[in-house]
Amino acid sequence: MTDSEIEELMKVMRDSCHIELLVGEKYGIKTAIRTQKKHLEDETERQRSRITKRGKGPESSTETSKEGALETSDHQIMPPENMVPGDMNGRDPLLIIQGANTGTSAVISVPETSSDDDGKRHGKKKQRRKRNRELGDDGEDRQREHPFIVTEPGELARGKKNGLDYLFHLYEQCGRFLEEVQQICKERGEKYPTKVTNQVFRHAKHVGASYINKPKMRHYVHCYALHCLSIEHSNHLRKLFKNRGESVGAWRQACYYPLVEMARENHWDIEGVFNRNDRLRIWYVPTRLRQLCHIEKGKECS
Amino acid sequence: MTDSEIEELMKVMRDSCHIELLVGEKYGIKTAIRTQKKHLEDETERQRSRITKRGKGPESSTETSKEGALETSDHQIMPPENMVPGDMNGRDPLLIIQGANTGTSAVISVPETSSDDDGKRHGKKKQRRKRNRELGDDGEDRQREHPFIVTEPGELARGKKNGLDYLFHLYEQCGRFLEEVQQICKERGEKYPTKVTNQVFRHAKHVGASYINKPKMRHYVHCYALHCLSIEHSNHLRKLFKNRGESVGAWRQACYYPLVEMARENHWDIEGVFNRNDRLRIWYVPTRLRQLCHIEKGKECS
DNA sequence: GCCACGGGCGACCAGCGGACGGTGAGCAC
DNA sequence: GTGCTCACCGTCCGCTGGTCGCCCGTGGC
Repeated sequence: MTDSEIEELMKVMRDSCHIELLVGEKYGIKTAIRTQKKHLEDETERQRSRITKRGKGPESSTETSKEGALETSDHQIMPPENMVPGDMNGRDPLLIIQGANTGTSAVISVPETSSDDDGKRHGKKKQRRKRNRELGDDGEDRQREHPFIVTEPGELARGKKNGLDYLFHLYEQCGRFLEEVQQICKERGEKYPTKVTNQVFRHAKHVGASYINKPKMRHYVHCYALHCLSIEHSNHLRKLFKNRGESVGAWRQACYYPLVEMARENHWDIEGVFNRNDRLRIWYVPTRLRQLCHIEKGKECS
Repeated sequence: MTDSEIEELMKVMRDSCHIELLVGEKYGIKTAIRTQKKHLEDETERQRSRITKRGKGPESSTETSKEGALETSDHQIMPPENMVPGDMNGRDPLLIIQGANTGTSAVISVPETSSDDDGKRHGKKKQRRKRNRELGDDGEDRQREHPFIVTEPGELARGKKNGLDYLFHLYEQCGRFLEEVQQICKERGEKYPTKVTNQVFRHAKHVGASYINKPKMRHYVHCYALHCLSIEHSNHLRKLFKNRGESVGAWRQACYYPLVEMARENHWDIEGVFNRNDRLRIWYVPTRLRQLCHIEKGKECS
């Protein structure tokens, strides 16, 4: 069961990689395996695997047709090599999969400037700011993700950076994690979230997607909103800021104003603007965006 | 402005009393004044009074037509005399209103068994369970509400008890408080609740409806649900339990089962059952009801 | 007056949504 | 190698939704 499951996982992953390469991102397969490993160790595993089996069926997938086929599995795909912190050695109970993996690895490109310099990372455990004890459990702590840079659509980020297609991909993954959480909750007869909540972030982490975290996702929500609501506008802004050599921070700021304009066109109902879009509905409207709309509305009235 | 506002308040209150007497409940006008007083003292007063002015207009009132006229004001109506804890004396800055009030008092019936025995209540400050200090502010602490008894529709509760029509009336009031909170938030460009949240209960308290509190409202939500979803069923159950001389607790328990049946008829989607009803949509599905549905669904499948 | 019953609601709790800014990765020189 | 820029995300915080059971109002005797 586990074996065949993994085989299937690998199959869809290959597809996913194609897609990801198309949108200009790169992945480490090893990490996907680590994901699967954690996965199986997880207490909630039984619940989840049931869903995986259900997956790629006739159900759901309201939006993209090409991503429809991956649905519940492609979130195990991750970005660069720094996601593999070296706990994939001997004691790993799922080495079998690593064998299966090499078969597919030809499809995977790792366009890192120095793809194997992570040897020096291993001992680099930073000391925790507070309560040094009780980290136990995982033992190894996570490297922080490469920072984002402004890339134009389809562009691969150069150097130790991540591009914006990858950023938006993270939001899609969260959407899928939410669906999983909802499914699990329904089966248990529990209350389920309609938005991306702490519970969803926790689930993502449990399932190995440790590169997803709340502060990051909340930080760029409005950028994703622009991407969802007006891909042309979003793409244009990206090209503009890329060519000007602006920082991610500057681009992020700039994303607010087209959205405020859209709110104006919708009687200042930014909540409604979010709710009317299938992919956006699951994200809380950022406070800052709400405030900007309110201020601008005030100006307009006077 | 304040004076005319109060005059208007008194007018609609008279109407409210009629309605309340029809459904078999009783009110103390004094309390309404106390409400209004607190009201004016309140920091959020300016916001609220704007709404009050807006009130009773052509807007909203999706449900009852007779209650439509009262809309934002009748929540200041309260149940029995025990709501007046004796801080209406000399120092009250709004004695003027008390004068205005006596004009309307003829319309008000106070069908208490002993309507003026509250003299002995005055000094009866119970000692606080914890942190005796820092009660300050209001000074006088609140009497607890009379317990509910099972009454049939339209029946006035005898003795120091409250009836079930009054209970359900409280839920309607909460709905109106929610609308107010939403309106205030919208004006301020803040996020607003779609359900009856802590914020709504806090607002109710600020505005003087201190007889509304979270534990109570949450306790009987499913009873109100039955009332909304099948008034016939609800009424029947009330008559039955009244005639049997059952306690409120027993009646409350009994309310679960018709709801579970309704969930079954709707593919066990109790959340959906709530959401499809205008008055119910604003209440969280009680955990216990959700659990019962889940258990029953499990039984059915096996 | 007194007692036993039962339920109102103060107060608690895990966890929430939301925010901030110290590390420390990263690149230019 | 060195310095300095900037953003990732650990960690905090005021509350939230949800609950329990103490205290005491209440009616019967």
